[in-house]
Amino acid sequence: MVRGKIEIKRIENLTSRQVTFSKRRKGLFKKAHELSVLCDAQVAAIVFSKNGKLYDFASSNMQKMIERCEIQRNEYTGAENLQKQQYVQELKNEMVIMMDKIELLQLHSRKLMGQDLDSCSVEELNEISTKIEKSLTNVRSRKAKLNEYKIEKLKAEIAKEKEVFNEGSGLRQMFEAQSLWMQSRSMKSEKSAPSCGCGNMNISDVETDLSIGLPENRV
Amino acid sequence: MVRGKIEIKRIENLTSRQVTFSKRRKGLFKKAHELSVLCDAQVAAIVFSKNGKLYDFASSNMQKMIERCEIQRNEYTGAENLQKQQYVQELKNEMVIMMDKIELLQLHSRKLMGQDLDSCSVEELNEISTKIEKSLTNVRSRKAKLNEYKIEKLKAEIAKEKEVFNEGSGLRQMFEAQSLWMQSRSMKSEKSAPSCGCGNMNISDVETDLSIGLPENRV
DNA sequence: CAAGCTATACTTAGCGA
DNA sequence: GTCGCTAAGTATAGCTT
Repeated sequence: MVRGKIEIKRIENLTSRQVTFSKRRKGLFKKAHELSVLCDAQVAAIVFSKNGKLYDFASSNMQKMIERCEIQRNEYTGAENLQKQQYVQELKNEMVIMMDKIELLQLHSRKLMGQDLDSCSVEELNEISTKIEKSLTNVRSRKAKLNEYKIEKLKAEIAKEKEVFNEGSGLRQMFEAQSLWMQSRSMKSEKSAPSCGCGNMNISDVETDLSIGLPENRV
Repeated sequence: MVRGKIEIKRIENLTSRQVTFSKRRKGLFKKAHELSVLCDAQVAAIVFSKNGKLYDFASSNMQKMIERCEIQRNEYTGAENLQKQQYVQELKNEMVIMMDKIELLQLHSRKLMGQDLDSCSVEELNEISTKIEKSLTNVRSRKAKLNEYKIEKLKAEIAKEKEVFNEGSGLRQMFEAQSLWMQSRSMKSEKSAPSCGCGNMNISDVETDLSIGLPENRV
């Protein structure tokens, strides 16, 4: 039946080619398997038909073999992975630094708020109280500025209202103007008075206080 | 020479195994090549010896074949990369959150220290001054406690020195004891006195101050 | 170790079902 | 497409060099 040895070149007859593909593919995988068993080696074979269909064989985990193959062929994948790992490590390091920073800031805030003072030395306590006192000065000065501004605004309103009143606009306007004027006067000496409800204004924040004596007696 | 069919199982004799490995490997690659030519297919074979040495054959570009193989086999590599990317993204998200937190804490600290108050409303300023005042109370009370403790300690020392003095130990000790006693007395009414240099002690932190009037006048 | 030899076992082309 | 068959061709185990 078989006339002579075949030439190793593309089989032109489609059917013959398909049959041979099937047979020889099976043969190849069998040989691959035998090699792996007889010689205790890892063997993989990958075949793509012209139509793009994949046939493969692997004596063990194909994925690992391919990875190992790639690593040995060129270091591309390995190097890339290493870079990524280093990047992740850098991110983690930065996060640790940030966490430390957060903890420090929280501690600082707590101490500024007069908490967790047990661990503080006298020097630290002095430092903190200096900071706080300076801060209180700033806050009060800012509040004073805001209040000054509000007073100016109210004064301007009163002046306007008076003008309107003087132009003789009626009884209702007169009463409103008088009410505003009264409120603006009352805030000059009051401390922590309840909001007087004049629109959205809040003029109850002028503080005056007296503190005297040894610190422990001043709570 | 060849007695019977061989069993497909690991060849125990090392030399035989190595020879067979070489021969069959060559045979496998030959078959792979023949298959690729005869059937117009892409064929690759990968062999790892037990020693880890790589032998491979590919009818065309091995790298592309492997990639194609991986894509068709399962999305393992892609899925893994996606997972890693998601992990990195999570890390980045966490870092953004931490950065926000740091910014917030820094802002809080600054406001507690009386900085960046321009953006604060009256309500905020009140909140801050309440916090600061409470804090000042805490800090001062803590300082007072520490000072009390130091006073007790000094008193104990004085008592001890006196005892030693009374036992008639000489002029030098008498002077030292007297000096310490004087210092302990002096701190009872002094304010911000310079350190009196009695060992490491610092008893200059008792503060007494008077603040009165509108805030802007109290700097 | 590698290479060559050779009898045998294995593979497979071509064909038919 | 697959399977089985068979003879020709091929691969290779065990051996020697």
